[in-house]
Amino acid sequence: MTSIHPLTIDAYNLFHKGILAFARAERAGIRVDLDYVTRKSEELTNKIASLEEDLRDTKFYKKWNKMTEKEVNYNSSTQLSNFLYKELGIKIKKETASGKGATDKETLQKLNIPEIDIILEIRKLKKNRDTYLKPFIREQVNGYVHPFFNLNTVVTFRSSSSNPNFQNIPKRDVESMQLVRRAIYPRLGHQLLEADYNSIEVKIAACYHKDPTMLKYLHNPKSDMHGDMVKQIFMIDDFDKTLPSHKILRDAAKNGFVFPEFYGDYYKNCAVSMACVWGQLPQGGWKEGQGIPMVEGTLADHMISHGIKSLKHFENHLEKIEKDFWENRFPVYATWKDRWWTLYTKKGYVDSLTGFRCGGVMRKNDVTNYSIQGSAFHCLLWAFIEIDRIMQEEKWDSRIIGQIHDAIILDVHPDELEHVKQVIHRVTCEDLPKAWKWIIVPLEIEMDCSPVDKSWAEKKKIEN
DNA sequence: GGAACTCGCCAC
DNA sequence: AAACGTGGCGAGTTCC
Repeated sequence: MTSIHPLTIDAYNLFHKGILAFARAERAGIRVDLDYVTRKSEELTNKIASLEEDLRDTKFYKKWNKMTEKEVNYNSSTQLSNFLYKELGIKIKKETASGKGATDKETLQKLNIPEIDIILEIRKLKKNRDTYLKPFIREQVNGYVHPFFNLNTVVTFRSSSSNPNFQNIPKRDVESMQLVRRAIYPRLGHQLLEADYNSIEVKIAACYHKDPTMLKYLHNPKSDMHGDMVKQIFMIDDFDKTLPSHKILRDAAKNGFVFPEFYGDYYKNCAVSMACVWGQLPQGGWKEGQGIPMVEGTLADHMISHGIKSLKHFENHLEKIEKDFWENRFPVYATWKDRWWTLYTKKGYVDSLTGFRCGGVMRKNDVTNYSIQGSAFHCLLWAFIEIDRIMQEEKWDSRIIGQIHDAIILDVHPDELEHVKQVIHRVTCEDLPKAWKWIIVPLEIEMDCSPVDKSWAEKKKIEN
């Protein structure tokens, strides 16, 4: 159990005002298209039933049915795990936290059993119907849902959201994104506006450790930290992020190495993630023609030509890069991590830049991650409170309706759009750094907007 | 018959 | 020596 308490009066005031501002957003609520939700839920139910029939027809299912005593429930991870790993005797490649054979999507896909794809498809449809659409119906009042935004639940002093959770609506998977976000609408004659802080956690981390190399990256818009890592990790001299293959490698470096390293992961996990998940290369040895296509040949061709012929080789390669990453590229970041850990072991807590104290039992990674995560969110919270204040003072027709850690979402009258955008930009990027002197990096905000009377699925990036 | 747990999966 | 942070929530299972 972690014991936590706000430290300063500033921290107390931030949360006090934050709760009041959140309450106004909760009261405003979010309009949902109930007809659509009902219709789509029924559609999903039919699709699920049809896939269920397909599944029952398969040899896989019949075998499963024969081998187990009770009736097969393909939704049960317990039953599926037992059938695959005990009855069929498939070797367990990944275990769950409690040591049973895992049946998550990634693990199942590797088994190459076509019938399992049906189960995965059903899982996805059920997830969309039961986790996202259903609660809209359950929670709505007169066609509006009123998600809670809580400030008293998270160990890092971030927020959470519930009933329904507005902070985990599908975004990356295009099919799920469109399906669920099509249910979310602005008020009649309005449009939805979302403003996101760019890389706020990396920037706030830099305010803690002040690593000069990182500060240079953040101050120079032409520099590209992840591109530089691609050059080093994949040995590409002429890196060009407009090339599709280089874009994939950049995402691999960013999400498979740089961010995990910042959170405290290490080279072995990163090697698997980059090579196998992003690069589509196998776990063991690599052969020509394998992996994602490059400008010439494939990723395996490229890596082999540079002497890296297996995951094991790649791991060794990445071990050196990790050492270089912390010892030569970001040494000040690394010593800050050590310093904060030592501080924590002496005092039993660390104090954040936003005036909060994180104490109690923490692991090494927690000590640095908690402070950064909390303070990054507090930037958004400060802006939320200020925009909410201006909204009331100027008697906007527009309303703030929610927040997703580093983003604020509004329901805006078109006549007010330009002004609202201007206020958001000024508050988030200019007023905040003036108010909090410890912010020593430039802040940027990105905005997305839906057309008038169109759903959240139709939002597009706009200039601000 | 409900509480507590596990697992999987969505977001940042 | 160890090895990725924070949540919510639905469904299934196990415990009492």
